[in-house]
Amino acid sequence: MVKKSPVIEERINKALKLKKMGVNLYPAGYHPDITVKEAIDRFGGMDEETLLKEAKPHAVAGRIISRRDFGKASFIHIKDGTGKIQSYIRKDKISEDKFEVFKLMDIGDFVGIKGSFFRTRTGELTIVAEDLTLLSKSMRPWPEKWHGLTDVEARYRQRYVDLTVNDRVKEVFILRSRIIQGIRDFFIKRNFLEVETPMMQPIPGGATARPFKTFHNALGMDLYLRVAPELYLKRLVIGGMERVFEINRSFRNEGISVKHNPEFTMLEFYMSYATYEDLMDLTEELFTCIVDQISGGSIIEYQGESIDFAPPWQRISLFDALKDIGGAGGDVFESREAASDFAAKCQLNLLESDSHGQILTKLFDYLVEPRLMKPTFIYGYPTAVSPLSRRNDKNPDITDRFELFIGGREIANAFTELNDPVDQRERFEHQASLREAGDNEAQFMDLDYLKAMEYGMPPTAGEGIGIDRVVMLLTDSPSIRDVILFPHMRKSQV
RNA sequence: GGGCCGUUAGCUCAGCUAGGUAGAGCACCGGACUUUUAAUCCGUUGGUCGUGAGUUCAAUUCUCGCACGGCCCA
Repeated sequence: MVKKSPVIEERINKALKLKKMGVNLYPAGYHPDITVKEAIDRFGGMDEETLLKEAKPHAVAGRIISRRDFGKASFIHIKDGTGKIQSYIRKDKISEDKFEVFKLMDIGDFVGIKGSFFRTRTGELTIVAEDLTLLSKSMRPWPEKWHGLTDVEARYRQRYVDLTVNDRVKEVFILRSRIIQGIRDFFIKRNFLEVETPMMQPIPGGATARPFKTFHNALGMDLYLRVAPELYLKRLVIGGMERVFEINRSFRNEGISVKHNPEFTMLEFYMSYATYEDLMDLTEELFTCIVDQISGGSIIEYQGESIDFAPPWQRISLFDALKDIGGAGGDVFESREAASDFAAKCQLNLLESDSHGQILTKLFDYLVEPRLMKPTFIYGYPTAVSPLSRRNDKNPDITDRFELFIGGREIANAFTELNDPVDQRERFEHQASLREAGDNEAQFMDLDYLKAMEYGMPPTAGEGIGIDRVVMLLTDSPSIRDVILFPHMRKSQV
């Protein structure tokens, strides 16, 4: 503790006094025989008389989160992992010595309380302490009871305080866990195998993004944190793992925003013999299932907007979306010039190096994406911006690919996989040329992956879903930082 | 990377427009109080005003740089 505020000094004094009284500030363990939630479930419905007859004494443990003192008695609330409950501490119920110890306890301390349950005058289920043990002394002042901790910077940097003080925060992360578990169950039930593939890759691939670079000392080689697991999962498909999925972190060396954290969690799954259209159906099924588990229906509220997940969802081609929703003329698909003229009219900044396809996606991101509130599949992406997707049979300039938008945001990206090694090599070569021209988001030539593909890859469809964004939607969270326990920030002085 | 906004006590915030080195509520500490729920009542304590420069007799206040954060844009 470098900086000692008077409030911290005061707590240090109390700790010293307790030590002098022979109290162990940090005893090993404690064995509560009931959780707060169990106590409330079991005794919460009983009236005063039944409580006296039925409710045997129990031991609970938790953190003191509030206290109201009355000289020779006190009410405190303690909170464990399951909830909070009031305790009534009376000098005549615990010993005089124990009461002196109690007087030196603070909000933030952990305590164990043994006692029986009763109902106060106002009807609140309360445990009256017959014994009380300090389990851990808190040395720092906690936020105020009424306004709590609202400073977002402090909330993210000191998530442990945020979690203790703001109940909703913990609820969000419990929901996050349930959502991920629900997704996992969904795929396991459908005979997908959960796998883990390298996060450190010699050649980062599978997405158009800037990677983080690191160095392996013993091997003497550069490694990159993966931007996607895609190319490894497809190697597994080549190896006969017909249905695989991975839920894990990817890393992108890009800006931080309400929608972006440098490390984020993605679900990717691959299904042999399926097409991107099959994945649209499967995606509808997945979301219907998860939304029902979380909200008990098909409708969720997101930032004041009602979003209905009941299938079937709209399926619109990129072309139609740009025309009908974005208000672009059909000519933007004819030539790069028309597209770039229209982009200029929309006051979009383009790069000289932007290809026709890139301009179309920028137009889409600006004009259409924010307006897709209901779950909507957009399909028919230009081949130029889809280097790993199979070309469409009728129009080789577009691919068998879709993206899913919900709440004005990209949630998923899927395609029938390109499994023609000759075409794949050409696409990589094109990406490599973009990279040489200075596009550091362009993909790397991956000869090892091409080699794998040359052994033969079954027709396959694959999809990536941004888990953080799904959790944002289902927990009504405005920022990705609200669904990541420790979002990245610049370093601060402690 | 650009624009706008913010940073004052442990927490939540005033004060800055018109410069004279700081206030409130809660928390903390002391006192009263054995059924309270933001307990109540009385009395205290607590601040490098994010940081560094500049202007000035004098800067929390004005100007500029920097740090950190938020929102929007790229």
